[in-house]
Amino acid sequence: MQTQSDIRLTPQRQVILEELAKVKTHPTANEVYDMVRKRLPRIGLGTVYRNLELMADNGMILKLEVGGSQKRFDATTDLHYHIRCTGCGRVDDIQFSAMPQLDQLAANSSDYQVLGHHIEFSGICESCDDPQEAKK
Amino acid sequence: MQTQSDIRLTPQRQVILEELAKVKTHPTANEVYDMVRKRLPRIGLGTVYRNLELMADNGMILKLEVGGSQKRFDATTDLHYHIRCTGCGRVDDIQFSAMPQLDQLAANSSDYQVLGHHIEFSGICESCDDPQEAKK
DNA sequence: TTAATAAATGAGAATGTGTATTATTCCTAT
DNA sequence: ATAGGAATAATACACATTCTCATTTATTAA
Repeated sequence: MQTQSDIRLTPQRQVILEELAKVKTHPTANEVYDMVRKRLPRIGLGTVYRNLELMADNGMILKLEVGGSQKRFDATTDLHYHIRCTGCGRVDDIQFSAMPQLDQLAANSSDYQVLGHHIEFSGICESCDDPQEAKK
Repeated sequence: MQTQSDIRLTPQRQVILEELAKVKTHPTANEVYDMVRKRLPRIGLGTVYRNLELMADNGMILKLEVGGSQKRFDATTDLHYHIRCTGCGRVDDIQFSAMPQLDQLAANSSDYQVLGHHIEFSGICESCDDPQEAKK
């Protein structure tokens, strides 16, 4: 694990970063791949994975290990929480302020050296709510 | 999604449940498979997956979608939080009491119908801490 | 500038986790 | 005992992610 070290800004990396910053959703690697491919049609999926991973290690972006089978990426790196729709899997930001004091609580009640935390809410998003109402 | 409905307690299911209740770790499906196989050598991995999923839907056990590439299972179903070691991937319980009021906060600051939440701490467990100390 | 060296990429193979299929076996109720 | 449905074991399949490696691109040293 490194913090802001020697990472060369190749064209591929730049485009990945720009496209990720452009959206407020939290795309999967494949979705990033699709966005990037419009500008760099010859880029490989492996390159996208490799660089997302690299930039996450570097602290430039956030890798979200939320529920579901795919990892998601976030250009906003400050501590904030997420909510995931159990219907469609989309992930949105939760706007209330983070609670760093939780880490202290956890440290007191475990033998771990606590590094951080993440809160993931689950719920039904607006889009998924409507069709369900119709069914009733 | 169902709550405590008609689920037949086959020998396989009973052993899966017993083995899961026996440990305080939060084993992956594969680890459950290994434990169960000592008592039922002919059981299939698919059966373990199918029944863990079924029992989770049923509310008999908890499916943890924590970080890492594998899902984990927990025989303790009341709301509690977890901490995951970034070194070895093991998952332990965090002992302080849950905060259901967080759901209300989230509901107020999003358009979702909030169903619940989970907090996952990350850190270094005791076992992983020692070798790292030695390296310095 | 050019040669040597190192790093990054693209293509595709390989791995690993989880799900679907299907023939067979096991219950359960007549 | 037998028919009908549920559950199982074995295996094939799907998908996300990582790995390999030959080629390309950038950097460094002369």
